Amino acid sequence: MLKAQNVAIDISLVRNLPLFRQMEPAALARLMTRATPRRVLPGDIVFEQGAEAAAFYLLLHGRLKVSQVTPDGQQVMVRVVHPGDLFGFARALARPDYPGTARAAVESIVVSWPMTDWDAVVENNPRLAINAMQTIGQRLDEAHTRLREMSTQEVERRVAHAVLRLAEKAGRVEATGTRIDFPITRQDIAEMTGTTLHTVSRLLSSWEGQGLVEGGRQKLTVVDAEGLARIADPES
Amino acid sequence: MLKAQNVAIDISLVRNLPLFRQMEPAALARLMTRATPRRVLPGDIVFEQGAEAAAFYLLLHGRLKVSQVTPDGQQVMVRVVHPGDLFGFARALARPDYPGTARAAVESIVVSWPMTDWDAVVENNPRLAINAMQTIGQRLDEAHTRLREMSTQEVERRVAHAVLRLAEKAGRVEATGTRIDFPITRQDIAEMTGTTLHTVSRLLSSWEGQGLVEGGRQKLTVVDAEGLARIADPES
DNA sequence: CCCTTTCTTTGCGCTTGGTCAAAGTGGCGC
DNA sequence: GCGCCACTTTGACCAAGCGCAAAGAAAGGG
Repeated sequence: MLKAQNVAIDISLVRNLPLFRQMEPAALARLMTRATPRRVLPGDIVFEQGAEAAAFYLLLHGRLKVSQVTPDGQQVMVRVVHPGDLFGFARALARPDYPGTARAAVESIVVSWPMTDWDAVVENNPRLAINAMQTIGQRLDEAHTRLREMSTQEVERRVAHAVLRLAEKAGRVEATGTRIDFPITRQDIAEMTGTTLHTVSRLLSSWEGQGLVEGGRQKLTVVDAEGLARIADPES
Repeated sequence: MLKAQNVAIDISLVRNLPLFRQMEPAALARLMTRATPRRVLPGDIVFEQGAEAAAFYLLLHGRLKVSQVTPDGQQVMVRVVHPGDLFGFARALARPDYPGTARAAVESIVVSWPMTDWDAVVENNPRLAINAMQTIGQRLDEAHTRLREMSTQEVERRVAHAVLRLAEKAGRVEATGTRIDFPITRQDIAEMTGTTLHTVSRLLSSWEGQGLVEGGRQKLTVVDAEGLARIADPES
């Protein structure tokens, strides 16, 4: 009974996600009966790098940080998972294991399906397959954007871009500006932009001095997005 | 008649590609009747960045270089297309235009389908959809690998990795080592690794001095892959 | 409420690798 | 066969930003 209720709630929550757009309600309902919801607390790990990819996930609520550790121990943040995002679909990459570790930044709700369902789900829901492909495609696009930035732009521009993207994807409007809606450290931003927390700290301090942002412990508010955009793209 | 013959040739050529694995022969045959083959000469452009994405492509023979130009005029090489690779499927990314320019490095054969076929192709060939998704997924994986390298490794290691990958993907065994099987400039390698042609030239010169590679105009042969691998991953 | 932990700030020296400059070289077209 | 052009090499200089070090501040736990 409790489970059935969970599922019912889920359907109303997911129906409007881009991922499920144009899917038949019956097919979606069938899909959701196979799903398992799970609540994760800040710091909790949803799956770990290198572990067997036993399930794929959808984030309903909250934020996750996905990071990789290089063989020599360096951390890189691959991406932030926002509500509505599909993640951990290693199967789609033809991988047996998860390439990164997903950790909750705030209290979050995820739903998961056994990875063994993946092929069947894709084959039986062509509409979902197309949507999922677009999701992966967009992720590829983002990765290329970051590669392009890393290749051609100096650190300050990269950090500015990263902060603007965070504000856009995870911003909440507050009195003084757009607050990034989950705890994020300078270290995190450094890992997203391929620099060090020292440099990020210096940049944010400088920007704070110019009234562009407001910082704080695990906190960041964009005060003057225009001004930041001018740093991110000087000539435009 | 001529066209029919082309198609017949195509099927035998593509049947064993991973992309078409497990597809029904009839479905594959149907698919190929919609395909248009085209021969491109070195330097020819298959599609251009920003142009309307009117078709998606499969490379049958040759090599293509896909590059992007940033708003401020810098070039970045996104990837090299090898035989058997699907490319230019902007539609999968839900984009109306091509994100980069594909240019033949050597004489090549591509086949194309009208982009309007994409959704139908995917919906009617679930097996192909899964394979295509894996293709995109692997590309995402590669992009993340490059991001990780760009974030954490110094230039020398990145270039070593890039050269090793090229040798693996496009190497032809010759007397003195593994020759990269298409014309590639220092500038190209620089664009793949986020550095300058000067630095690449310096590195290759130094490596040549150590007997690791042999250079030449638009030419590169890996003589000592082990030695290069030791530069790419020092501790392993 | 204090102590510990984690996160942030800031200074300083130094290295990597970019920029600028210029000469060298192989290949191709005419 | 000559000359041009694209590609490559090498040197000298310089600065962005990293590593190292150390102190300060905000949370959180006991």
